[in-house]
Amino acid sequence: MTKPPLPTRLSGPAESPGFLLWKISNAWQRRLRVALQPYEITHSQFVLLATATWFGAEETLTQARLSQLSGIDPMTTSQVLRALEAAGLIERIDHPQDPRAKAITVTKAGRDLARKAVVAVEDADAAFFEPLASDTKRLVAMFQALVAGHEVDPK
Amino acid sequence: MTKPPLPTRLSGPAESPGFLLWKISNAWQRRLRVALQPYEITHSQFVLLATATWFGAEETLTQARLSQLSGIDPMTTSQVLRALEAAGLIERIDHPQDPRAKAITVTKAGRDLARKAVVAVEDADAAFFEPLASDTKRLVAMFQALVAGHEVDPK
DNA sequence: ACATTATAGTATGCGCGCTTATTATAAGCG
DNA sequence: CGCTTATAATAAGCGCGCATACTATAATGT
Repeated sequence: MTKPPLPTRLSGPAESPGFLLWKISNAWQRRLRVALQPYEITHSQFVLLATATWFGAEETLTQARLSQLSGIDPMTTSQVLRALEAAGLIERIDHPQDPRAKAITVTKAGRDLARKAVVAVEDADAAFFEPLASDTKRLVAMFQALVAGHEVDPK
Repeated sequence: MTKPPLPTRLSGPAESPGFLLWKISNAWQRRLRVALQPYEITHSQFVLLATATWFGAEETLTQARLSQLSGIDPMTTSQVLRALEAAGLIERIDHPQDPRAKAITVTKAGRDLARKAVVAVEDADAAFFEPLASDTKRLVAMFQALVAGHEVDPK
């Protein structure tokens, strides 16, 4: 009966879902960094580029709108979009209706790169979750429940 | 039959396990930041402090050892441990056997803080995964499978 | 003993995710 | 119309999670 050094309910970090989540997320980020390396973009850049490509066909996108669509905070969105602009993948022009805003459009180079990168990302994703095999569906359902449970109300 | 802007297999990001993992991990980080705010330490600082407290009772810890135990890379471990030292929570003395290494010990203040913070972290963790209720066990099992599948061999 | 290889720790630098604060302008309201 | 409130974008700054490269020393093999 030795006195434990910490009053934890767990016998170690390996059982903590949060600790595991953190480790897995880091591993996934590493995997994606490698997968996107040939395209010379980062994960966040990919997310915004893909989001802009996807939704840009339907509406005039502002940075604020892209921020909500992607889940990337407005500050990071601003910074990443400027990087994408510097790389010639998007354009940020003054919004015709609202001078505070920027209208974001994807260039041809951006669309082409998005089309290639999305395949690489989905392949990397599939490879990463492959150990779960068909249970991946269940994982996605759990993830969706968690996301729903932690929605950041935009109010 | 409109031509989709991207050749994705998914109808949107909401079904991608990787995208969901990323969002959830960010949400969890936010939650932990808030939970640890009263203690004025970050998540990484907590992980290293708790790890050092836990294992420091059994062995002489070096930064390299703490790095493997915590899963935090050596560079970040170095930086975070210096922050913990500056806060008076640990001490970094020259290792008695190996002059390259530092021997890490937790101060009384560090142990006291770890004891309190670990409760806050576990509460935050429980609250975060509460939407899954008893399915959390299953999630942990899946997480462990993923971790096992992406082990970074220390070879 | 010596040469090779491995290891402990750190400097530097990058991008993300965030907080706080600021500027400019839109939108709502009496 | 004028006032208040909300919103779009950004500056500055912090800590993490890396990658790369370096110094110093241990460990190993012959």
